[in-house]
Amino acid sequence: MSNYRSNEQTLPTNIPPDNFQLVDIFKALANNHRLKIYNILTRCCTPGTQCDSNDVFSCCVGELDSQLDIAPSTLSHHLKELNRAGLIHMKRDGKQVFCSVNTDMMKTLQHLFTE
Amino acid sequence: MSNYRSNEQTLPTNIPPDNFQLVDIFKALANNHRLKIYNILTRCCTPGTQCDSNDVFSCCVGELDSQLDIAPSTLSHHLKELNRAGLIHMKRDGKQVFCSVNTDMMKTLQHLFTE
DNA sequence: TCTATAATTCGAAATATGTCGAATTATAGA
DNA sequence: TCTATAATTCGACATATTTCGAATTATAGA
Repeated sequence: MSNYRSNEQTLPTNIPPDNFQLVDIFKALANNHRLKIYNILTRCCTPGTQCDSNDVFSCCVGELDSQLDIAPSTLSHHLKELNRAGLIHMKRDGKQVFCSVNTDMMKTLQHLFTE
Repeated sequence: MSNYRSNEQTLPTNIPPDNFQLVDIFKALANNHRLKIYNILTRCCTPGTQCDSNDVFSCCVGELDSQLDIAPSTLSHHLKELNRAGLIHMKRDGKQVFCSVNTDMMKTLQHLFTE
């Protein structure tokens, strides 16, 4: 892929994202399933579970899959997009991959419309 | 078009947008040209002009066209998308159509990532 | 090492989006 | 009314995105 770009490393910093990065971010959120994934990860607690609000909520791919009614390969694709845009982190632990929101990026987005 | 939806009337209110509306909003911003249009309208002043910050900056379609290097029909299409998502207002005055940001929607977006 | 589970990559198909030029509509002014 | 300007609609085409199932990779445990 010749024009592959990722915000995963280039963002976040103190520098606000440029237009290219922003388009990527909005593109990542401009899909029903991806927005739902992001919302799930943003809620710090799932119903019926304890929530330590100091920790960032983290959820494995399989758990997300059970809430979404899409094929695993499709979910994998969507997670890659969210990750590429810098919106979420992904970290393998054994057989599972855990996802969590990138709180720095969240802060960046908070400032976006506020300035 | 059977599943045409517009946020132009249904938003903004005090009620936060639902996921469908949000996807529409992000979709509208998830394009190079449309984001640039939105940025132009968000800046209250164009270089070399006076700015009364109490007024919302307004710009006619032709003026936007001169800054964008796309066909008028393409610009028209993009403006329709931004308008449909509820991000901008459009108002004809004589031969020209003036565009401006929907400040209520802007406020809604400010609160989105903040809650 | 072999097996089962978790997740990803790949390739193909269907759908959606971005773009243009030509034709059309809306308006102001001669 | 006729003409020129501003903008939109329409139809066509190219490109991008979404989705799936099949095959593959990564890992833990027997």
